[in-house]
Amino acid sequence: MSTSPNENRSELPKQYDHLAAQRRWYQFWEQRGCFSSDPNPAKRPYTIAIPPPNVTGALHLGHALNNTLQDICIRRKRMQGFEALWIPGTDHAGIATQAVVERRLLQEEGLSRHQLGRQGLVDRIWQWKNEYEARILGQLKQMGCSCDWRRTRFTLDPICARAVRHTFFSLFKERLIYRGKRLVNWDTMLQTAVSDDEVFHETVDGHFWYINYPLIDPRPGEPAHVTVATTRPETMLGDTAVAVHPDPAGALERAERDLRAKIDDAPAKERPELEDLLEQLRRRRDEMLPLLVKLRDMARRGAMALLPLQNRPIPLIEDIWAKPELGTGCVKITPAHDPNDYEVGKRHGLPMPSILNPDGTLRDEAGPYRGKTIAEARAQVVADLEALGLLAKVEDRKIELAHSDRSKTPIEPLLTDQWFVKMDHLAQTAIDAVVDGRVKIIPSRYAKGYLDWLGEKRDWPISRQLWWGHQIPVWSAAAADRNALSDALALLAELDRRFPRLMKHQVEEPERTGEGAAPGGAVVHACLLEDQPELIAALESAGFVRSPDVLDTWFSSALWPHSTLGWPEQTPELRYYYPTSALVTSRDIITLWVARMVLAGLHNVGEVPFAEVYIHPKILDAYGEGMSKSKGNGVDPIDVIEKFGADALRFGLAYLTTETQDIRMPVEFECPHCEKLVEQTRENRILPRIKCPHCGKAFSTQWAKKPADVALPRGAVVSERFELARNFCNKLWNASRFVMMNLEDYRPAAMSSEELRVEDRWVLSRLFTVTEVVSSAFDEYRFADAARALYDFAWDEFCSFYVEMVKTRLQNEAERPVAQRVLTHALDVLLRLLHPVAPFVTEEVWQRLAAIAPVRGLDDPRPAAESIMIAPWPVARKEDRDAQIEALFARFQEVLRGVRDIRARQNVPPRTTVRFSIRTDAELAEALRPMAPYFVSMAGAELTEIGPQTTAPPLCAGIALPAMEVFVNLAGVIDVEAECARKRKELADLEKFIAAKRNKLQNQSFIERAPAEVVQKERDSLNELAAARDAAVRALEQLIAAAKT
RNA sequence: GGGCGAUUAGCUCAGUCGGUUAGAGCGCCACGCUUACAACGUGGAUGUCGGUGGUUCGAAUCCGCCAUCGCCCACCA
Repeated sequence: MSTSPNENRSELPKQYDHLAAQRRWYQFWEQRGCFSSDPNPAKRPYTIAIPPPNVTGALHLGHALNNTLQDICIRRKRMQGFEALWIPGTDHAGIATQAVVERRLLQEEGLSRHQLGRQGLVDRIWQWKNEYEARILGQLKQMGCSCDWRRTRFTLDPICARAVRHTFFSLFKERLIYRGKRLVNWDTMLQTAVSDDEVFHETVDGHFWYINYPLIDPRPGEPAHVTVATTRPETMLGDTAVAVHPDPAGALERAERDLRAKIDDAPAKERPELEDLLEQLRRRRDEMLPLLVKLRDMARRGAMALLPLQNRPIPLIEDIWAKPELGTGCVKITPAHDPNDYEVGKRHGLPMPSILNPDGTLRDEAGPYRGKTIAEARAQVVADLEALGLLAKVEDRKIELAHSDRSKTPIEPLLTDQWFVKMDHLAQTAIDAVVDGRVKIIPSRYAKGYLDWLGEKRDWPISRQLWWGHQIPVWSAAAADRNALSDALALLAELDRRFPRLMKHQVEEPERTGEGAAPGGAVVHACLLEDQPELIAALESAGFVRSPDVLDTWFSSALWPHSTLGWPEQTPELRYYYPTSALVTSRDIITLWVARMVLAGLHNVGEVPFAEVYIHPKILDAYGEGMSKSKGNGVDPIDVIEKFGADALRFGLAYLTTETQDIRMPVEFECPHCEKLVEQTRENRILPRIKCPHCGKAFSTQWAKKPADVALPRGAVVSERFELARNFCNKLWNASRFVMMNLEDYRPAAMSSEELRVEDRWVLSRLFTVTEVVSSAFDEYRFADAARALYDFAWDEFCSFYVEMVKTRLQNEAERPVAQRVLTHALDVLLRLLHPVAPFVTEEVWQRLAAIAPVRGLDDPRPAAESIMIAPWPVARKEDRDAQIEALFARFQEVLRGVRDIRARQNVPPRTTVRFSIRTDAELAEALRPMAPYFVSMAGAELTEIGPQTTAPPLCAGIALPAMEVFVNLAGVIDVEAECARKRKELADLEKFIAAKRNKLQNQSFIERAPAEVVQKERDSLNELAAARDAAVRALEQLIAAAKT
């Protein structure tokens, strides 16, 4: 705390107390209903639906950024007079949340989900959800988010559930949802299918095994075995064929041709490598082609191979999937465990035995290997093949292995029954919406990924074998034959009569998988629009069973913008707020979420869900890695808020939100004992406790689990990158404090423009510009530009100049009212411009200001709004713009800077007033003369003379400026040597610049080809430099002369 | 393999339509608690704009190539 004797004079603290302000004003806003929005025909709506955070855990800085930007948009639009609605909510995040809770259950209680049972597990997850939802919403509130909390939604709540149900029903009815046997990515730990998007690839060390399959009854001249290569030898247990290319010679030729073409296009550096490949290809043709042709011929005549270990004959088949240029040229076909082989299997009608149980152990089909895990089976298969002498060779090889995002375990391709959404038409509607501009993606480069992804039109697998989520509303029954099928259909027809419009059905014909479905048999699926108990009872008594699966989380997320507004009900909200105005999100879910929202909105409501999608940067740590809880590099925004304040968090994030750069954010632990910062490294960020290198005491981290660690005080995780913003808030606070300390007798006195001084007109003119710049920056989502414009204006212009200059006038009774008037106006506008970014400090000042100066608009006699939240967004006043005043002011600033520079270099004691004079033309002299008092107050310098006739005093430091020479009289204080040194350096610099300019102007082609104004500008610039140089020479000579006397 | 983005001061980043003596904050140096603010003020030092070739009268800026880093998509028996 300050020990200043004058402390008591002010009731305002010198440091802004952000925590108190946050509590006070958030409550104030909530109580006044400032966040609430309802349809209002008198206003235009502006709507944002929050990207619902997952209830898996608390929010980190990435969420803080996302929500800060949304709140900035919402708050500004609200001030602009829109009926602004920000819908909050959270996402149940099916697989992610279930995985987290299951993992914890196992770790802490040693229980598996099966031991707990479905309802038991779901209850546990609800508990988890309640805890984290509360925490997340609390975090948002602490950040100042102005959501309409009355409308908080959860993707699993009844309103969302009804929307999901209606969507599913209608897609089912249109046959855009279907069930099929597909090879899916199987997570053997969570025992569920996961979509391609939930899979990541990791390079692991593996092997490439070459296996000989004996051929049955080869004719003379034919090979005795066929060799195949694989990285996964255990899958051979499920092989049902070996494929060879139908035209090996042609395929090789084509491969060679393609490679040659590639060599022609390739940069020189890559050529040798490619040439090498070509050579290998040629050799391969020479060595292997005859064999491949023979094998192809054998395939044609229906030759069989004997699958080792299983001793099962399997056919040799012709298929283009076997690439002669790869591996051995022949490929084993495991339809149930490889996506490509699956396609081959379908083409050839091969059996598709699965060898894998959902838990990753081998099934009976694997014969003697049943019950083993994949790893065990692999080792045994290799050993057994080796013992049989069938292992031709083994190579080391790097393998890109698919892993599940959630469980981090390897993915197994598994053939299962799954539900799909047919994407061709739906995807096209979403493509069209972006192509024709109904949805605008900002920055536009992200549209490409969106369009490419949708362009693939791959069907969307939506069923998940999980317990946490929307259960699929389909009851199914297998009909063994034609009779059973017609019975089932008759029942459905009858039920349809009894319960109209509640049910739709589909008949699923079994695919030819070779697993022997009965002829005429089928599966009948009945989809229910709602859980009608009697209907369900009737179905179940007829043998229909509800699918235990739940829907992919993104299925409900896709409906978010309209489900939160009450769809399928035609609510007033849906009519008024839909389509929403903007979606603010990060780029990693453009496809998963944004694309699906567009197609779902179009399908369900018939209109796009939002007009604009703004994609913001990602927050990375010091190593350039994304933040995540599991990595240990996540930062809780609350830590930042407690240390720096919510406004600093928000301003800091906005300040860093540029168009192309991700936000790199090195973070530190703050030692709770000595408050010093400890750098967070890859090593220490996963430790449960850390010993502070400064004070030696230990503190705990988010990983603390043991009681001994938990008992330690926790070290907050913060980043020094918020200091700039914290300091800025404090600066604003203190400037406001100064203003308010000088308003005791404030009256909104009438004021004519003649009474305005240069600095008044200057600050009004600058205010015009900054209002325009900030407004257009926000309009275009250029948050950093807006924040920087505000920072620079507030600090460098309002505080450093306007406030400084107004000080003397505030001491003067006569000049005080106008100064107060302009000062409060400027502060008022600045506060409103800043409010969307820094809501708390601006409200705090707004309220205090209202008590002293309720009426402060320059042309608005009404009192200020009762909250800055609902104050109007500033409108740039064109009449305030004054280029001449700004130019004059710039001259004033130059002189001031020059004089200060001399003072500093000459080490003039702070309280000593120096005298100085200016030589310049009469016009500028006239304009600058009234500024004389400001040189006294701001540079401790007295202007003794100004005009064309001004001469340099004998002992002085000169400053050469364009069309101006400034002489600081240093009689008695000068350090001649220092001044000479300074002059010499200045001279040298000037000579350098002059030489460069001369050079440029002597270049004939520059004179001829550059625009005349550019040439003129260079000429003027050279003249100025030459004048400055001459002045410097004179000054130096004079100094040297003075030194001698 | 395809695509996107980045590379500017010790650190983190701006840099508009190609024309400035290339900027800011932090850090560093000097001086200063001067009545809003030491979370501050005044002044200062600090750059081969990743490399290279080109377009141009003129390139941090536009184009080609190279290097490094990050991300996304696809695929590899």
